[in-house]
Amino acid sequence: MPKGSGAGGERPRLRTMEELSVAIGVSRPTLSRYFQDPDSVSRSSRERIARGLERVEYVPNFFATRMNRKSTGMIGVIIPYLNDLFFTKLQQSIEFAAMEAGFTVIVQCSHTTPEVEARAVETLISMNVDGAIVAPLGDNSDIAAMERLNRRLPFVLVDSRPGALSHVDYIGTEHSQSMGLMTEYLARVGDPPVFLAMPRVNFNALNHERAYLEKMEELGLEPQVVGTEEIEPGAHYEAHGELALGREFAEGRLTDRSIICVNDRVAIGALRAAARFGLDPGARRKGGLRIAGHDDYPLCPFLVPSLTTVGQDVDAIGQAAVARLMKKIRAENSLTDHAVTLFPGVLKLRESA
Amino acid sequence: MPKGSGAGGERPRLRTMEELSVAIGVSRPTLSRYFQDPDSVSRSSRERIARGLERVEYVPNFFATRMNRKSTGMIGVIIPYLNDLFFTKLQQSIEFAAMEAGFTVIVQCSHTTPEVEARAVETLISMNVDGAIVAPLGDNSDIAAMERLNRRLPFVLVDSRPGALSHVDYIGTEHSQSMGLMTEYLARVGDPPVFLAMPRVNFNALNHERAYLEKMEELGLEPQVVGTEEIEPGAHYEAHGELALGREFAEGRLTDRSIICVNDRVAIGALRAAARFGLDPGARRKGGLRIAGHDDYPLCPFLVPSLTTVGQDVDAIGQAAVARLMKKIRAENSLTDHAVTLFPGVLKLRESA
DNA sequence: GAACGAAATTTACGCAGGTAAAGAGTTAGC
DNA sequence: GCTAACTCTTTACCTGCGTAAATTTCGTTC
Repeated sequence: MPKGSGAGGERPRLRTMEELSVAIGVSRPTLSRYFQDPDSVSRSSRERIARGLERVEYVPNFFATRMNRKSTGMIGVIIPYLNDLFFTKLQQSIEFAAMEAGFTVIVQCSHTTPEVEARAVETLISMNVDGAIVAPLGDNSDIAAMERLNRRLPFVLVDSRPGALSHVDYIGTEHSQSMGLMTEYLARVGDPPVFLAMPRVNFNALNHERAYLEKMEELGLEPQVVGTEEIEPGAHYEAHGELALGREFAEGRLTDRSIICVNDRVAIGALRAAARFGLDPGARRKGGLRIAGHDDYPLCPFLVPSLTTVGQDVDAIGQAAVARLMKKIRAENSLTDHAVTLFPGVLKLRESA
Repeated sequence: MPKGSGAGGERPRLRTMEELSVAIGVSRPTLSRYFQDPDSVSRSSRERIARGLERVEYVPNFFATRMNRKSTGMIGVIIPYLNDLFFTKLQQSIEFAAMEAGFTVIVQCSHTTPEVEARAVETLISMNVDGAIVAPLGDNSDIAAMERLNRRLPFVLVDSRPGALSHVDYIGTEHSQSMGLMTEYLARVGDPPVFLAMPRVNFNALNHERAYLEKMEELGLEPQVVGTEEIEPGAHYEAHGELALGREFAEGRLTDRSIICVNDRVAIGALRAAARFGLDPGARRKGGLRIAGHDDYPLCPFLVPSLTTVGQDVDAIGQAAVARLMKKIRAENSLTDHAVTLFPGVLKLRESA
């Protein structure tokens, strides 16, 4: 028997609003209105209900309340995977923004597989969510499922946008700008940077690579890309970074170059590879090995050396996505403009480059 | 207009099973049975329905289907925060296990605040989930809410268990064993280890500290705990580790000791502090600074130096939690035994200690 | 004190489907 | 060829609550 749990612990449990109405002595519809907005009933009823609720244990049935209502007060979110602090941070800012707007968030994870993603879409549709925010699996996403989502309810893409969905609202980072920023910075201070890529499973990987190539051309420099081939199937991003760069180092290449990694997780692996070879990224700003990432993964400041990177404004993205979705929800279908909001990346200069 | 989305993109959309039944020419109840289990209708009906579904767009209403059914096929999960790969990994293994068992998972995050957690509990109850798995806020959790959950439906705690809920099923790591293991290892190879704690907001922090103290006493060694006071309000665990240990180093203390951190995130900060003071944890196994953590955070192998830690079997915990929950769900209330499953931690020896 | 309104409450029906019991169709046995 | 025994389908009612329309209540005014 736990102590201190006595207060109201054994109140009679009522299953339906009907039971509650006889217990309190107010009609069921009045209760219904009370639960939707306590101020919609008279003060006397309100107080009477409130007192009654203290004596019993009752919670309205979530499904029944949502059934016959125009709005379910829920928005759906789909993220591609869980083992990445970038997406969990995005999820968090979406949840806070939605909570503030009075919405319940239903999160589904597609676990990097299009089939699970498509199933998640069906689940959200069948739940009658008022709108959906999806961080897709890049070009791996089930485009037909996304199209269905887009036809059926307010829908916003975040983080990346498959080429086939260019007509859908999108909130994200201006990758060409952000990657260009880093490319330019590294080029300005040292040798032309080398791009450490990863197998094209990641959704913004190609965008980042493209942005790098463009900027290099603009600067009149010779681009160099390494690490595109898969080294170990199913390896974490970090492992890929370590293996790919380690392979270069092992053959004596790139040990004094500027490495611009496709993202921070790969960069973490790159730092590890450098350490394994006794290299100290960023020790010499000019002429020595430098390593930079992209995303501003929350751990970057704590790495050794701390990682120079480009920060994405995840909070802004999450808030803007929710704001846009709310606007679409309120506007029903009268909103015909097609919004793309891109936030610029900002350089986070730290020790590694 | 996107290309390649034509296949069935414009099929007539039916909102209700009633409409579908007239469109296909089968009675609604037959459809109902089909959607719950296609094998529960005759082969002819099954094929006829399947063919019909290809011609139209219809997805059953999630709420309506769950309303009048004994089981909703959903389990609820509550995790304390999102910005931690340990919990997301736990969530992932729970989701996979539940998916395999044919259940839909509803995840709610309590964002470290008891009020949000209590609200999440209400949401899960009102959704009639078949059971719930909760990683609580330690002793900060709303005990009354947890008690209510425990009375109303199959319920399993994971990761940590508030003292007041000792009568609830619990799946976790055997913290006294795992922390003892590390304490013993460090003590065996060098000076008596020092415990780097954190403000008591974290749920297993106290368990770990207690386990350390017990083991030290058992070994006949003098315990030493640092870092219990809050240095910077709201700081990340990593920041706390860096600040707390950095403060010691700045005054010339602990620079050649074995530091056992309350968890890996704090250890990451500790590694950073060491680097800032030009120290190289683990370089000398005997006599020099060593730093160890707890949890086997996914990034540990990639840190510089890689972090020696104690691994929790997160997958096993997630799977066991789901398995136990399934058993309770199937057993209704006939299950009276009270289960506690603890998985041992395993030493992960790496470079830092 | 009766009539009038505005506000609050109740009545009555609907939502989208689940499910037990009744009905229809099919096969097997004689 | 007919009935018994099943299987499958349909009928009919139910789930828990939202909500528009109808009714009641209560305070005000004349």
